[in-house]
Amino acid sequence: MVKSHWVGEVQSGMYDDQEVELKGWIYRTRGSNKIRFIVLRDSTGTIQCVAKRDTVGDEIFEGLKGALIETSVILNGHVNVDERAPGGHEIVVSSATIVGSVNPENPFPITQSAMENADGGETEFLLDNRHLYLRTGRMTTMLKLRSSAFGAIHSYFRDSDFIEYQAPCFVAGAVEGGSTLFEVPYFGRKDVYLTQSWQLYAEAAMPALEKLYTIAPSFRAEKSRTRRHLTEFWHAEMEMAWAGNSDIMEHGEGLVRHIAQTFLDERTPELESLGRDLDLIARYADNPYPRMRYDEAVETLQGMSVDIEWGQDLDYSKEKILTQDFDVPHFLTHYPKVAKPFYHRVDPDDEKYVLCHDLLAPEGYGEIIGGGERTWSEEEILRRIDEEGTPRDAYEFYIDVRRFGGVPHGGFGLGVDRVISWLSGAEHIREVIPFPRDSRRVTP
RNA sequence: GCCGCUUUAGCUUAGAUGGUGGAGCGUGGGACUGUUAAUCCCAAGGUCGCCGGUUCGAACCCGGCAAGCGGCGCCA
Repeated sequence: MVKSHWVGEVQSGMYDDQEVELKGWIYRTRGSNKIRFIVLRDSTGTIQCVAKRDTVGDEIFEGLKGALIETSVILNGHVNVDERAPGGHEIVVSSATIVGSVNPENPFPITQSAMENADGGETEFLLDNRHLYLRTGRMTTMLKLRSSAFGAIHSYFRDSDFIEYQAPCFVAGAVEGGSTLFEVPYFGRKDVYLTQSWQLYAEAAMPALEKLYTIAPSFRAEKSRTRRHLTEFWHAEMEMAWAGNSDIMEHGEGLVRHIAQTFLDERTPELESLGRDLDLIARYADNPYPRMRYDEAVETLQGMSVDIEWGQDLDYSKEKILTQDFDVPHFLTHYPKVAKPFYHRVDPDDEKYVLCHDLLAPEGYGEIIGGGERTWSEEEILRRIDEEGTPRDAYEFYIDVRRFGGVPHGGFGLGVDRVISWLSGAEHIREVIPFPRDSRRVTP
């Protein structure tokens, strides 16, 4: 049952002039009454297979003639090096078995025309048929990049002695403003939500593990309809004891550069197939990411005659103007206290600011990391909660962490899908996740 | 929460000024011994998103509804 040969291996020249057995799906098929060309696809690539009536006999030939796109087959044959075949290798078929056929009355719906004007798979039809669109080239490429990104995150943190730690998805409180929480019916209770962040629970484990990370889904009930938003997204978060804002930024930069380098190491053909400029990715992997204070960003924007006042948060329209000349991601630090929630630590050098950072990706992709130092003393967290008029009850356990040996600490959250979207050059974040969830779509 | 756009065959779409709809791909049949998104010939396939209105007559004009998409705010 297990495969003995893979298309990618054959195309690499491993089996030149040898007999192989390939298992896969028909990607394209064409031919005459005497000769049939079948382009076979498996997870490693495609290869042209030639079946001649004289060689395979009438029964097999007729079977292959009637086999439509996405029919699953086992083909046995000889590997020929042949310039006429795409990839330079070709299988001369000696025998064939059809494993799973496709009914002509219901052919595979993802046709060339279905993808014609929708390279990113953004038509209603392709979104409705996402379960079938997954096996097409562009989607397969995105899923491979995605796998490399997840692997890179794990290897970065583990190589830096972080411990993987899991938080619950059902939570009874909010990290961000309450309006973006998904309520979950929970045995009749009305105060249960899907988590928006691992952070609060990570802070509870921080005194135990000191350096910890996770990759987990986060949920935000934002009705945002943009190329950057999903309601369910994958969140890579880290929390670190005895660390300041710049220590945390170093890890944020290190992580993103490591993901970019992993893409170059593992997925060069995939990036090229997407038309991505490899020099650009190399620049993201090799160069340091500059840091800019909020004040400097505001001054820069004001210098460009953008209508912004000190104290305003930088929304996407401002980020976009600011990042249009960036050639690598930039950190923005030291936002005004009034623009950020209570858990950000106030800058002891100037109480107007908090010790936080956002990492903004270039090419118009916007924010990919948000993080900073946490308010870590009991006295200060109580003052900040009261200042914001937030009820203390919801954060009892969070405050408790500070009652027993609080230490300086902090962390960040990275939008994994956003990073993949940016590095792959996707038009929309939906392109890089198999079954995207937004405010209007939860199927398939 | 706000603003905008779209909806014609399985898919992608053409249909100025209102006169019951064309094509390409796919599918079926036929031709072809080397194709590269093969090509050529033929055929089937459409209550023009739904409801109502104007009109002798609506895919087209008007109103409502629905679904989808794009963007803003907010964020990763």
